Amino acid sequence: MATLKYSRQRESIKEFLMTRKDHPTADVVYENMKRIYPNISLGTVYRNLSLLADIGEIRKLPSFGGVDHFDGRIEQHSHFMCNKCCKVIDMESENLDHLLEDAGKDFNGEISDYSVRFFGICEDCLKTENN
Amino acid sequence: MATLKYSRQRESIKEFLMTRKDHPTADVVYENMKRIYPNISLGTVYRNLSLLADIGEIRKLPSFGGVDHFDGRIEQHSHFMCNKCCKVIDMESENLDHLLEDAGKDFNGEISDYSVRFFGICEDCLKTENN
DNA sequence: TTGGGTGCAAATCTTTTGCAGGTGT
DNA sequence: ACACCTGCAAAAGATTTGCACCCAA
Repeated sequence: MATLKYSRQRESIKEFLMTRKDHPTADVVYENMKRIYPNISLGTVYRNLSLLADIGEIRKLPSFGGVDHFDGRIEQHSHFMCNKCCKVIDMESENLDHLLEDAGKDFNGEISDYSVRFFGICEDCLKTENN
Repeated sequence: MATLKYSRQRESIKEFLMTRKDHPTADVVYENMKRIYPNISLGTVYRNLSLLADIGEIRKLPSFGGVDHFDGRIEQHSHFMCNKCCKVIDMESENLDHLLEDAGKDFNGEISDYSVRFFGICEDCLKTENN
């Protein structure tokens, strides 16, 4: 099993994600990392995002609008994606773990995770809609 | 606005989806369509799947495990994806529309849709796990 | 006749990976 | 030193698109 070794790139990526309340894509992370490490490669960003998600330090929101987004908040919570601007927003819903229990009742597999996503038009885009 | 014109390919694709209880990917649809139309192109399959989803005759399950799946069942229902074999299975959960209402309470955007997804190991893969 | 539909192939876009050299421990 | 990590570039996959021709209305 691979032993984790310190890497300043990985630390920066994690720190960057923690300070964002939106949910950047790998590409956005990459663009921001370039300010600190001009030679950082997109591959490194992808590798670290994936690694951080694997060890549970960040959360991967798989393919929201066709692209993966990454979330520094690791507690279960749901998301909303605007169909117009593709922004991804946190939803402050109450605990939804009862979904898990309900789902497990008639199900013979083993459920380990779930995700709830909402779609529509965000507040900002609603305002601009009459243009 | 485009006027819809009959196309036997599109009809076959729709019919194929209706008869499947799993949730084929575009590629699987393509392979099956080739039996009927040996010269059909993958582009045509994608165009029609996309069109059918737009007019609401089928449902697109965006990027389940990295790939889009398509569902002939259009009523709201949730899905389970096996992390091992990537199979997508229908979940017979009760009506979850209360999620929509709850979510809308503290939200200023306009929510039009939602999706609930479960992940884990399916029954079949559980059986084969001790190999 | 006309505009949508098709097949084909090339292009796009996102994400992954092989490799040679760099770096943390 | 050893194993992990990085940058670079190429590869891999999925999906989209331009184009010339075909076909339904």
